[in-house]
Amino acid sequence: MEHNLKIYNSLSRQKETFEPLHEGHVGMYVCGPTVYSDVHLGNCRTFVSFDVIYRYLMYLGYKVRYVRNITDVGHLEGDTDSDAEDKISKKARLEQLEPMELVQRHTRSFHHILGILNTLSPSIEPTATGHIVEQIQMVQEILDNGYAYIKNGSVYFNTPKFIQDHGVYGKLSGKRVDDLLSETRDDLKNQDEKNDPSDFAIWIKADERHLMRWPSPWSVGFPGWHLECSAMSTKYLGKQFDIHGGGMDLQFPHHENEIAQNYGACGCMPVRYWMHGNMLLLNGRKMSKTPDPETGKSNSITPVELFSGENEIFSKAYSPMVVRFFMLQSHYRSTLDLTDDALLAAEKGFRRLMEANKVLQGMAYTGKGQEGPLGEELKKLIAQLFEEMNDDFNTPKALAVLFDLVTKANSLKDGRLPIDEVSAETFNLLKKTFREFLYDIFGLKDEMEAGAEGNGITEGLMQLIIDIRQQARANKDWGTSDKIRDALKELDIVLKDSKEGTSWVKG
RNA sequence: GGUCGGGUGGCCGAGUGGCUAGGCAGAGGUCUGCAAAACCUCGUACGGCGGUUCGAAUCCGCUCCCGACCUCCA
Repeated sequence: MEHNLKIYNSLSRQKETFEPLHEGHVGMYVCGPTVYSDVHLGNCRTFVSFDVIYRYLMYLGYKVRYVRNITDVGHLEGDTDSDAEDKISKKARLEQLEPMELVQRHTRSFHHILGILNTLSPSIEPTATGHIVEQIQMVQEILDNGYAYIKNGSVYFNTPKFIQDHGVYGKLSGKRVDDLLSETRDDLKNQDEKNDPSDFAIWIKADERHLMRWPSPWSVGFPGWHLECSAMSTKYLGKQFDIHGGGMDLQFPHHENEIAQNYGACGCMPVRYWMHGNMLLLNGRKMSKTPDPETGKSNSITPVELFSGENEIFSKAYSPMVVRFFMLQSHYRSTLDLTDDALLAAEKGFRRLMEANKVLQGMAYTGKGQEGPLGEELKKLIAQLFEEMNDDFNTPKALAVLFDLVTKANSLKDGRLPIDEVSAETFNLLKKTFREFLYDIFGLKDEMEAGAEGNGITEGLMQLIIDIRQQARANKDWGTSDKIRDALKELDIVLKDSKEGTSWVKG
């Protein structure tokens, strides 16, 4: 495969040339949501980031198996003391729902939102509850290998032994083993059953109140915090696979423990490239549905609130594609601060980009076939698009190049740049690449077109109105001409006059 | 308290030693009946203090501020 894709590997803390385990194939696992409430926009950012990564890998020609789980067994809340309760059970109890009813509802809404954001479905989307057997098997394997112990029906991972034998624990998150073993934070109470504070549960015996429970060789209970991802990634991608992604906040303990479990079960490092997306901030703080203990408010906004404008944070509604474009304007490993000004700017930038694409796609080649300096420059910019993406999926830089091409396209259309200096081949490559970057790689779509789709009447009426205005203008009847323009503007329709005629755009 | 990351022009956001990032906003101009759109030009930004270097936003030290993680979180 002809490319030079480099990926920043959290494990090595540097960019590495991407070489898949099996030529031409990529196995990618991304930690999905816990479906005990609606996703917030921060969750969406991670999935959009990995959607672009998924799309680009496919664009490069890889056959990608993309696995993203649905966590429908809640993670424990608080410490694993006697009051421990599963988040999903708790929410279900509060809402008077059967747990699976709650799970189903939020799973559907999750899919709906990601659909609106135009993310592609993963190849496999396994649920934790659907893989209890596999998880029990993995617990058994870890026990068999001597990296876990049983206490009162629960099973705990023996972290000190794992560290002693393999020394990889803490490598991913950059934690020092000593720090982990001598935890200083006050609110982290040691849990009686554990032999060591750094041990963690992989199977938990359920108490009477617990709604979600399954029989196992050790107790009627439920799987531990991090086990599902280990079990399901192994099942669908193998003991070793190429890419594992997730949010930065999962690095520790979730991913660290995943490695421990996989290694403990199989004896090898499971993942070649660990990728972590950074957090979406709201008002300079991490977006999170967990309420602030002091204020009782959570710093988050749901996609629906943002798209509908029904919120107290932003001045207006922002469309899903504007939000997606906004996300692409920063690198996935950087934090991104959501603000009204930034969204406003993104909205205008997004429209400019899409309009330019329309202009470009509507152009036919009228040159003489010769390649000149301009053609060479265009080819260079096109190549640069791929160089930026190959550099750890640098979407903001690729977008900057795309905007350079926006100017070129608009200038070519207006005749400010000579089409005669561009060969037909280059011109068509420009059209094709531009289109494919927008739609196939960045996953953007033209919302204005989508709105008017299937409505030939609108198009016909608009043409009629434009013709009438043109007539008025020809007669220097500026009153009529301006009245038409102003009235349309009231309806959010903007007319754009140019030498070739008048076009219109909604919004 | 421990660990890690970051502070870039009005806003967002790239950029790891010399070469215009980009978007939005702003100023001027071209075009236009007027506008809009489009195109052209413009801002001499890199938290502070030192140091290394011919040269630093980029490396080193100190310092201030912010954020994340430390067993719920994408």
